[in-house]
Amino acid sequence: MCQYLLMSQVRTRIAPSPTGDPHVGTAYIALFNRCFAHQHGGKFVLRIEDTDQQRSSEKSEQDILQSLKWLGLSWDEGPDCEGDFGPYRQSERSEIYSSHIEQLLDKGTVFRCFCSSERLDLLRQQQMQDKQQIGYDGCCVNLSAENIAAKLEQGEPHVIRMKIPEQGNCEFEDLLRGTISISWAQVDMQVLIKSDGLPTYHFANVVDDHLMKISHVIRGEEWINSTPKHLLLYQYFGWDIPVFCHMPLLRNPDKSKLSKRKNPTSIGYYAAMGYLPEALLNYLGMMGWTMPSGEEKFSQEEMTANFDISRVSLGGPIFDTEKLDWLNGKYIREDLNDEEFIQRFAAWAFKSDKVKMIAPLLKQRVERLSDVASLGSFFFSGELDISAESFAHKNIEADEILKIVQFTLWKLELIEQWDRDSIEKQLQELAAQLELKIRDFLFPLFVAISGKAVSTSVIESINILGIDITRARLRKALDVLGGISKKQAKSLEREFRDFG
RNA sequence: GUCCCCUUCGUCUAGAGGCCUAGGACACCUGGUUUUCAUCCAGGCAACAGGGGUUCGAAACCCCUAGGGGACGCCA
Repeated sequence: MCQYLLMSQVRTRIAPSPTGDPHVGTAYIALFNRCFAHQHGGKFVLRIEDTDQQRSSEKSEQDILQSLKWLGLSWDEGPDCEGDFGPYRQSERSEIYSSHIEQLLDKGTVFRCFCSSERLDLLRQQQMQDKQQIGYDGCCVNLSAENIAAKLEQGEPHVIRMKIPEQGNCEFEDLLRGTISISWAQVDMQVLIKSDGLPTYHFANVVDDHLMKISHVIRGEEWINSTPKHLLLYQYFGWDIPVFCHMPLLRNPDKSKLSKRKNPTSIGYYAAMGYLPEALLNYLGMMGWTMPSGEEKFSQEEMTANFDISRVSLGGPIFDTEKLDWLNGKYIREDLNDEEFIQRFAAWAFKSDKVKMIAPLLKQRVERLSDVASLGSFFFSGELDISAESFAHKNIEADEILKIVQFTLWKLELIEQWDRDSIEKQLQELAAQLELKIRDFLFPLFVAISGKAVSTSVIESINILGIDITRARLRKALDVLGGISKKQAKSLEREFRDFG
């Protein structure tokens, strides 16, 4: 490996998909990629994987870029700072993928597949029922040239899949795990080009990694099983392969893969809660890695200077905020003088005109300036001090309260453009669906969001607080109300879905 | 179901065959400092998943079992 490093520049990448909130897992993988590249004097690249037209959004892309920057995870090349290998947004690279798939079509290592998604669904169902391995059955592999030409003539929608060897194993080296061997029989004939003409991750990622001269692919463990497909594509093209390194996945406290259903995963949440970016980043660096000295508090520069990827431990670390809290406090105490502390607090509290939005709400309701702090404190708090008793109400049963809070959470998750009107619309709709007076309906939300039954407009408050804090508070409310059992959740989900 | 990966205190981890009676940190408990609390300091509790090998010697190497996780999309 040393020789390899000397011979060519190390280039690593983070390739987020702009399909949701900026995820701490993305930052985690980005951190290790960045440290590795910079430790070797190489480059760290950011590439936007927006080939899913339905789910990708510009808003999400902006949020992700902004969040990574906030954490100090800047990139040497990316969509906003073009290097020699652009464009860095996959949606702008369509011609590249088309010309490359042509090459494979010519070589006959891929084939057009005209199977309908209905047939494939059925096939999958059947395979599940028969407890067979799930995968494409090869129906279109050997279509005749005439047949294909005819179908194309008629404009039949189709995808392009890759051929897979029928026998043998795919063996590859993982930088941390050694040799991994997966039987080709386990590998599906992956779709490379979707019927909309855009590539899937598997295809775009290989083409781009090659063209962008990525030397080390450091990514999550979830990709191990699809690595054979990627390797095979390199082989079909006749390209050199990069070094693969699969990091352990961040986990929920129940050990499952970190997910927003069970945990706050949005970087925005941690920012809104008042964690310092350097502390959060330090904490991420602590997941699966330690400084050789054992020192637990370290900056990204120190991490880079001492980085050694072989010190990554493979057990999936639980993203448990207790230690993050301690670390964050340590940063505040040790690294900020009083003046800096004031500045940091002000920058956080008054971020993006937050006070300007809060002021008119408070002004309506205070009689003395000294009322401001107690009335408005929930805008600057994290978790609220509430209990089941806080939700006691004369007209609504406990079950109903739980339902209101849960449904509100789900409704708010549906909002694409976060603003006052969308929130109001969702809540009005929900109150009507539940056949509740808006006044009664809103009560538990007041408690969950502001901690009190009486406060500034709950809709305005939700708008100002943002989805991350709102989500956390509604979830806390669910929690103190005794939580929802799996059974309850199922029936609630059904009821919610019936609302349409 | 099939395949792949993983397994040291509750949590993050140190550990590269003898330095291990397994170390550090968070959390928790006790005590000290502090007008309270927090900080800070001192101490305590607490783990090698189980079973077989290999070896003079295993937390470490090999095998099996168990447990956990992941993948199996025209998502990434």
